[in-house]
Amino acid sequence: MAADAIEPLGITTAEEEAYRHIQRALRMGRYRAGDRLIPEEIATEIGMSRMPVREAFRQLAAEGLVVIRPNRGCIVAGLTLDEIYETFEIRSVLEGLAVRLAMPHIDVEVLEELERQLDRMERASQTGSSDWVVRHQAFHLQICQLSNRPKLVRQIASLHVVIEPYLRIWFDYVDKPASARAEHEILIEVLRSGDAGKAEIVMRDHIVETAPLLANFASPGRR
Amino acid sequence: MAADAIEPLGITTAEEEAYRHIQRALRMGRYRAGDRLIPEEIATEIGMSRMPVREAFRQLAAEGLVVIRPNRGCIVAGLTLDEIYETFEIRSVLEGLAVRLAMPHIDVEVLEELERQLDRMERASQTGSSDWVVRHQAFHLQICQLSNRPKLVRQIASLHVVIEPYLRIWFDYVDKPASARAEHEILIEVLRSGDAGKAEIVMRDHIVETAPLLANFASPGRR
DNA sequence: GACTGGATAAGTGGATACACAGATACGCTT
DNA sequence: AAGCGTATCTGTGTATCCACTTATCCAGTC
Repeated sequence: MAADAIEPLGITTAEEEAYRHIQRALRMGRYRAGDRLIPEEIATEIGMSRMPVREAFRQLAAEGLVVIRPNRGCIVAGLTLDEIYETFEIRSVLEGLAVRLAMPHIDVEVLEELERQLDRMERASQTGSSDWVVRHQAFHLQICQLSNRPKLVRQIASLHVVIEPYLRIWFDYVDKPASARAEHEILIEVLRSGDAGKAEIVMRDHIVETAPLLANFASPGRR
Repeated sequence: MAADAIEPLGITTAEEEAYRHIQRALRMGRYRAGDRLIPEEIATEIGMSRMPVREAFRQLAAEGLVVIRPNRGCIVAGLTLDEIYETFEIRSVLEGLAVRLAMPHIDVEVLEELERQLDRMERASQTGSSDWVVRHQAFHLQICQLSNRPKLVRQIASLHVVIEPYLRIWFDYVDKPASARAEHEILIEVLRSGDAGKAEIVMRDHIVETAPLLANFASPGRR
């Protein structure tokens, strides 16, 4: 159960292709917030009819990536500054919970694996924002997975997808891989300490402190 | 924006009707977990074609109320015991966050309104489980709304819907309106104190303590 | 010259029809 | 007699079609 946290629930081949195609485009920042997504356009692009695309829209709307207004089409969802803060607030308590619950499953091998993840993250930071964002997400989700709470991990993963474009933009403007590494080292540190309550607090702080940083570079478009 | 927290995002008349119809049936416990939802059946029942029903399924799947397996239809989602606990864990941190953020907006009128809500809840407990569950949800959401965080409130509301059938069953077996009132009085108490940090902790405890109670009565069917 | 009203065009939402996948039951073979 | 394979049927998934809503543009009026 819950094989991959980011996977949508029930989807068939054609619809899945549409979903993946659009989600990738959105995550890569190909569209800007407020852009209209025209079903026919995307349908012909992938080589199918409008219908699977419509269903994909619905899936994406449920995840908060697009907004469907009745009879007025599908537009790319943008987060206001307040919504970015809100998303980070939610992330902070959810990932805080996850790390607290993960603590019993932390052992030496896990810590070593997380260190390797950080190495990969640092190396990726040189190749570009895309790679770094992916590695950064992988690091956070790796910890969350250890909580052994599928629904929790799924919700967290969903939030990561929503803020991904903003993280990307932030990274493109100010690249600070050095301090990013240090901040995540702190997380491994507290995991090593074995104090679940402390780990929760550290994770919370780690996340909410990130929000103001990229708030300055907010909005790849306006809603 | 964000007029009603429980409202799905982009939905048209026909689809909305299908959505409401199915959700109400699910919340009332009309179906049991694992039951198949046949699009054609529901469509004719409301007097429309299968399509809006399918879109409604997708919406419900995103909320975790049903599960859609490719080419194998839509079945009512059931929560395992672990998943019930997990849902309450998630609720506890989210509503904890909400009450912490709500604190600055607490004043005398709000407290009085919450007291009235408790009165209504107690009165409803005599008329039946349905009324009590609705009032109980309203009380919790009332507090959450004060946080002024639309996305947070939406997520919490969604979790309430998922656990609603289980709360209903629990209430039908052991009705304990008296202690329920006392437990919620504590919440108003801490809101009156003005201590945001303490309120968060109290809310968390209040919620996680509920989980084991209704775990004994878990599962209106098996997935 | 600007604003409002109507008409036309474009595009979304819904229904119906069709193709394909999965489940079940029956028959054949071992 | 039991197990496997096949055939049929039910039901999902996709496409095309139609109706209705909305947006845009132009003309008329103030």
